[in-house]
Amino acid sequence: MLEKAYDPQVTEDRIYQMWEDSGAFKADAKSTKESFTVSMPPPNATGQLHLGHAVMLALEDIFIRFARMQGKEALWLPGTDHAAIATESVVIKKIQKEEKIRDPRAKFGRTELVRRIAEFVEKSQGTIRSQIRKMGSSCDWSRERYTMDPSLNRCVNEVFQKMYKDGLIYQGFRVVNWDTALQTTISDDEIEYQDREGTLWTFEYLSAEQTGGEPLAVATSRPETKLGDNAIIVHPDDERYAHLVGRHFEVLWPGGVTRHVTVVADHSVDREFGTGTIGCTPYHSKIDYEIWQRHKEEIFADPQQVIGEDGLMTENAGDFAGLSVEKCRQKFVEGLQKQGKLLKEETYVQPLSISYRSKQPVEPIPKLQWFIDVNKKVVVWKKKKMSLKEVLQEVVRSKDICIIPDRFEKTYFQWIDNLQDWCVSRQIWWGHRVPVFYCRNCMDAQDSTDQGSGIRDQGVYVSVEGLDKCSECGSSVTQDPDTLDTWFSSGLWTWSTLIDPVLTGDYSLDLPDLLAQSPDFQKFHPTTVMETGYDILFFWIARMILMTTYATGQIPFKTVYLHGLVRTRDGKKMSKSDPSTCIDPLEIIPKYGADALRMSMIVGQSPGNDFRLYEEKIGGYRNFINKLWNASRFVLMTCESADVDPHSAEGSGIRDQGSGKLPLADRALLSSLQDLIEEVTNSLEGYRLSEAGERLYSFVWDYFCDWYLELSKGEANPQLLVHALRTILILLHPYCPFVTEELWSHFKPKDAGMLIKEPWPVAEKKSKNAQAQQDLQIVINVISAIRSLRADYNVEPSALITAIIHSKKYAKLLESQRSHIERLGRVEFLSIDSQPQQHEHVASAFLKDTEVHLPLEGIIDFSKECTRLAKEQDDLQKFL
RNA sequence: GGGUGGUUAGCUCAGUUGGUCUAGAGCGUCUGGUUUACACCCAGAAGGUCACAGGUUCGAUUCCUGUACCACCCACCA
Repeated sequence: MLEKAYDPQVTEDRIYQMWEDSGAFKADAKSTKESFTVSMPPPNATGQLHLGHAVMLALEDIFIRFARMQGKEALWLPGTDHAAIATESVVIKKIQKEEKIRDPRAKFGRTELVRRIAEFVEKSQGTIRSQIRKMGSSCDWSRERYTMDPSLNRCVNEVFQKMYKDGLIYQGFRVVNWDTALQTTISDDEIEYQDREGTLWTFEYLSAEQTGGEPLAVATSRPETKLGDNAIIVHPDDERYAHLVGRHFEVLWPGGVTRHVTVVADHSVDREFGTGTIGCTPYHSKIDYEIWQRHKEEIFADPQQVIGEDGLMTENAGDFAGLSVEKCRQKFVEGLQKQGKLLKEETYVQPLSISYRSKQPVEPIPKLQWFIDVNKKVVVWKKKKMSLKEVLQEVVRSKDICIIPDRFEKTYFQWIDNLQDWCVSRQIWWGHRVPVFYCRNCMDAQDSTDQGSGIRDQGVYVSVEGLDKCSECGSSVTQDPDTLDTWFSSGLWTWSTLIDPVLTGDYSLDLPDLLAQSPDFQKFHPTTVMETGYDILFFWIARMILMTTYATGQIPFKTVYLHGLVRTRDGKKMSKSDPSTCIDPLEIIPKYGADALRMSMIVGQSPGNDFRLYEEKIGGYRNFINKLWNASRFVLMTCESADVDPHSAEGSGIRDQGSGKLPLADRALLSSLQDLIEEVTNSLEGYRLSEAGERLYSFVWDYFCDWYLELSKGEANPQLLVHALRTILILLHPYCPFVTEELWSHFKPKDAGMLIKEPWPVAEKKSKNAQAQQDLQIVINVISAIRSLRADYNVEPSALITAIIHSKKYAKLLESQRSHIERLGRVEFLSIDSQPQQHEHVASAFLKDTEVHLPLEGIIDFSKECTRLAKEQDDLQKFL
């Protein structure tokens, strides 16, 4: 016999082990069944399971279990991510702290540091793997991948090479986002904006003497960058400055630096803001860089880099060289003041670019980097040549890819509209290294010094398998020191994980060969649904679409399901830096069970919307799991007392008995089960997980337990009970796999296997009986009315009473259900007739087509009732 | 500045093609309760002019327009 309460702790790990050992998670590429594939968004290899993962795992496990039970060849491919910058900085910090080494990069060198990071990842990878299992995730561990696997590296190199050949990847000297803390570039999407209170300084840029009239003033929040100016920009229609446009000036800055600037007219200037002029600093502002590019011909002087990679002022900053940006700013302003040029100093709120990774301000600096061109029309898609940008738009616009909820399509398009070339190179060591090799010898031999268009320069080789010697001159080559943005390899995730690792060692094969000869890729790609938080729509979803359509000619997935972010009880974001705001799934699971946690994150939530999670909510679903447990216990006890073996109970026998023979409640139950199957299936197929979960919850608790089981007491049909329970367990299994699998072992038919492999039920028309359902509802309403009246008139709960029911329409029906009404309403004398009659001293309830009366004489003590009412009146008066 | 979402019981939220919504759930509250599983339970109850103002309609929480407040995304360091 089952324990009185369900204990997930003694069950879950055992069940998971059983599943895993049985091979139930394993997908078969040779199968002829329709495939259903989910690529698990790979958690950070060194990470800890948090609620974001938990939501993802719960949702995807529901998709995959449902598909598996529906008879599809279901593959859920798990994996971990090398999380380039994040991991490298964690390990560096660890070494700094534990080994007291200030600069581990300098101390160990590249090879050794990378080895140490790999070692650290290796060690900690096991943690996240076991934590994923804790959630009940039925993923195919035999196909686990890691974004730094050699086979994935092969894919990365192949794609890089293909893009290089197509001219989609190029090296360019540009103003990039430099993270001074992490000492690397970051992409535009890795920037966050924060409003900070700053100062806007207005100063005299050109004197009255220089302009020959009014002095020209410029406003800036970054005076120190003015040392790198080579122009002043004004609006073409601005009459104040029209006479200066095209003229060159010499400016002497504090710090003893002299610069030549040209006054240039450009429409990007807002005449209303500040003085209507901009000091143009091409090397420390992307906007200014663009302006410079537009007016290169007119501008006399070259721009100057005055801030270095270390965040300190460069030699070009004259006396300020070596100072920090902040210090220089202060000195510079003081200098202006001394020169008598400072006109105004006001505070204002300015947006500040912050690195998503280090949370430090981003410094725009000029650098030679690798970029992916998103506008070049060389991608063949649906027989047309398009740019990457256009393909990104096309696949969603044409509904090849659907996003749930669909409003995110708009967000997606908006992002694409603003998309610029993607900077993919990073100055860190942990990651996929740029597969480009340089031969100094050949490069030096070449006289071109044009940095901007150096993509096909001599001595530059892109190699998939690596290169030692230059193919031209035979001298040794050096590999590009940079690594690729972590999203470059993540962008390949849906298919690089399906490439046969045995093939990737064979360099005689090209990318199309690899794709064509990998059975997993052929069977399981494109994947069916990609599920992730909406916060990485741009970072990852869009990148996967970009990289995959280009590299494989296929979309990466058909549907994108975006879940909301988990928030605290107060609606705040849970942040790692403040553990008190976090709910730790690893603490919750032992306490409430993974099943309860899963349901609490799915039911009552809608995709794309944030939701708040707190312990009581999880507790509520723990209670539900326990309710299901106890209902099963009851069914088991019923079987026992009727001497029926639950394993040999025959479901189909019940259904074939013919609906006429079964009692009303049984007919209604059978019929309701068909509705349930239909509705749950429909909801799940439409990815409406909350709806299906809620339906199941309410069916089990409010209908099956509260009414059917109560009605069945005393005249239970064990066969039918077992049949109903089996159906419930099957339908609930995707939501709460552990408890249902455990209970299934007590109820499964003799020849059945584990629940995880049980076929999904199909609703049977012949079991449907709308009349029975309606009739049962009438009976339920009558019983509820009696109970309600009893409570209203404070009838002793244990007292047996008299009840009178008048109903022309339902008299016959109610008569046939007399025993149920009597038992559940605690009625001793029940009179049912079809004619309404007048009664005195009765409590009455009027239902549609039915009246329920309880004679009060004798059941309630009127004197006691008077005292009670008097007291109540008293209380109310006091309250008033 | 551009865009998106939210505003429904004390709290957290469902409500998918406008009429079984005289508006639902969970938690909380109140009144009772050892009834052949379950107190992680059972029975009963209270509690909402579905943000506000217009419009379309026979009829709107549901569609349209506007307003307010709260989130979020994107752009912008003059």
